[in-house]
Amino acid sequence: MEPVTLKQIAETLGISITTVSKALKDYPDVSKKTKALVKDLAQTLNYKPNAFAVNLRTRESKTIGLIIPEIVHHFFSSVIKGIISQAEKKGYLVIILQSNESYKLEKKQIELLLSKQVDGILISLANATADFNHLNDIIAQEKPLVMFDKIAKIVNCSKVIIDDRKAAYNATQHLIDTGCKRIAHFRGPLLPQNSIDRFLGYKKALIDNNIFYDPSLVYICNDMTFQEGEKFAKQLLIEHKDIDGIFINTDLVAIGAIKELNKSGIKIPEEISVVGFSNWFMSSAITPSLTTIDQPGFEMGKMAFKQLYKELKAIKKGKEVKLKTIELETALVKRNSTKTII
Amino acid sequence: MEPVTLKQIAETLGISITTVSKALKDYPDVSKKTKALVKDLAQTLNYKPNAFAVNLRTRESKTIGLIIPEIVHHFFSSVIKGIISQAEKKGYLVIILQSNESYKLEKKQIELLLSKQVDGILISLANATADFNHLNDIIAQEKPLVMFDKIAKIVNCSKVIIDDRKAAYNATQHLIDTGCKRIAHFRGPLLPQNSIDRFLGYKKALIDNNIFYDPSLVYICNDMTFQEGEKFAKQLLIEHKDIDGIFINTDLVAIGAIKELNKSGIKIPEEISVVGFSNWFMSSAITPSLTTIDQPGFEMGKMAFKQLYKELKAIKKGKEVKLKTIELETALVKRNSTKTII
DNA sequence: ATTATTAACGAAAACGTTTTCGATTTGAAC
DNA sequence: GTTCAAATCGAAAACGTTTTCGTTAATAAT
Repeated sequence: MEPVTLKQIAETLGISITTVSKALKDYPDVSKKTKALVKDLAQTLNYKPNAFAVNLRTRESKTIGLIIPEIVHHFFSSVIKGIISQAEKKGYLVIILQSNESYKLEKKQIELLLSKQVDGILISLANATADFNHLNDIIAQEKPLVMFDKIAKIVNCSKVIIDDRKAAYNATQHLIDTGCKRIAHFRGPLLPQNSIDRFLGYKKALIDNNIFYDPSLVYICNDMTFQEGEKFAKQLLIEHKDIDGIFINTDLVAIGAIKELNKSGIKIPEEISVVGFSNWFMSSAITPSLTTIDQPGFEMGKMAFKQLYKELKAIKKGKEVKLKTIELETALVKRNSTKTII
Repeated sequence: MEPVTLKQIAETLGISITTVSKALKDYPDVSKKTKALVKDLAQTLNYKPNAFAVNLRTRESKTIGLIIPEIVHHFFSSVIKGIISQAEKKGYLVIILQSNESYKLEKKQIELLLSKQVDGILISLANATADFNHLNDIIAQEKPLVMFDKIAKIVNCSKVIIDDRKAAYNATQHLIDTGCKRIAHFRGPLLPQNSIDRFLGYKKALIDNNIFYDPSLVYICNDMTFQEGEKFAKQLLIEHKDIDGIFINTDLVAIGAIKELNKSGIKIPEEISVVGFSNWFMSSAITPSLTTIDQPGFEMGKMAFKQLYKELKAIKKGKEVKLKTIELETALVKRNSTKTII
């Protein structure tokens, strides 16, 4: 029941291990006859190379690590799917770990992956991450690192992102274009770049349209849950009765808000318009359906792996690694939570 | 920049590799003095054992494989989270692959994982899987295999499941208890055990309550999407105007159905009651909130890994492996899509 | 017949670790 | 001074593969 080795094939065929190994890998200095012999026997014995030995010898495992803040999340699971599908095509496997939005855990997970000698790492940062030495550790080991979605600009590695600021600008502009004059924003936590950028896009759109930017209209969602959407919508109705539009950092929160507005008898979009972010599949299912920004998760995962793969190849060939920042397109998806432009 | 090895430590300390290795692993035949010396140097040089060499030597990688039908799915991502969290505690990493509900792909993924020499495999079967030789391949290699959620009873391995039949029975009984007389069922695909069992639970509840089982009231959802829920709800309203309750295989479909019923002006639960399955977090957010069966995904993942770990340990110690089938508890979560019992 | 060239193969080192087993030293016991 | 036991160490094999380099045999060229 013991697995077949090169040695066994060599012995039964009366040739050397070297020749067997070369025959299986189609080296030119093995005759066609022995190649056929070896391959046939390998086939019938169902020979599979011992991955551990290959890893040790070649110093690579064809395995990459992936760290995300939270697995149970539609956007991230889409990204994971994109990564895995692409990795599989290139013969790479993916080890997934999550940081639970904790810097400490993120650091630990990186150490774990490095100790397991993955060939490269993909990461989307935790909200809590403000120090980046753990990321530089990866780079110091000359292992490729690609960040996606929640990135740190300062780290010297490839990145796959969207233009959050532009997308948020467009979302807000759409509210303005459809007649909104006083627009609130439910933003994400303070640290991550993308919630900052979405906030800045919102702010810039207001200013560009000569609308007064009122900081009291900005609510900070730390958990980004459905319940937070309900909570801040309720609060908003009390604190700012004159609101006619809300741009919300993410669809899940937006759907919570819509539920609360519906419950309060507010007419959407006639009285208050709502725009979300991410185009979660439920956004088209609720009533009213949610206008939102489409954020291509699957595509982002695909691109992140593709870039990592390029760098893996480059390192292997001893070529210079060209770091890239890839920006994916987003699109405003107009639905029924905003008015139509007249 | 080359990583530190045992050899280097041995040379700088003027001792043998053997002693260094033993010192680091606290073998009793190394003096306290040299142990301290070795450990100190290992610390300052930041020595990390080469995982590839350890794998080769110990014949294990502390890595397990996980195959699921679909990553972008709330239930499965919960299971994944449970698995990873538990695996991490025991020092195991998890490689995730998906079968996309395809038998062929599932088979390929297993081969991939076996060729990478994972220590064990966790799997939830694809809907399309009807042949089980690929699973027996794993067992033949004496690697532990644990199936969860979508299992095949015939395969000789441990399993983590819920009592789908009982849960479905309870769901249907609740509809009956709250006054429903003519109950439809949106079931899952034909092959997987759990959709069969849920159907059987539904049927048994009807029969036990002397309600006529009408096969035309059973609709088969092959995709299990929101859209299928809408579609069959619409169809049901045309084909069976006398329906007063629906038991639906999964929440996502149920929410689609509710949306369609709402749209058609049907009052839920007064005219038609709805019960779902899985307790997706959105089920409490929609209007009316959905009565459903709570299916503990995170717990299931945790248990599946725990069982796998037990078997890994047993194999390592040469002990007999005790296969187990673990059944997790489910609960009926009563919400507003069903009437209250008078 | 000699030399150069090519084709085909294999010995051996290497990757870095773990573990068995034997060797040496030390001190104690008699 | 011999014997024995315990303490401490290291040589070496092993895990299974890849790859360099050398060797041999066969063929072609002179």
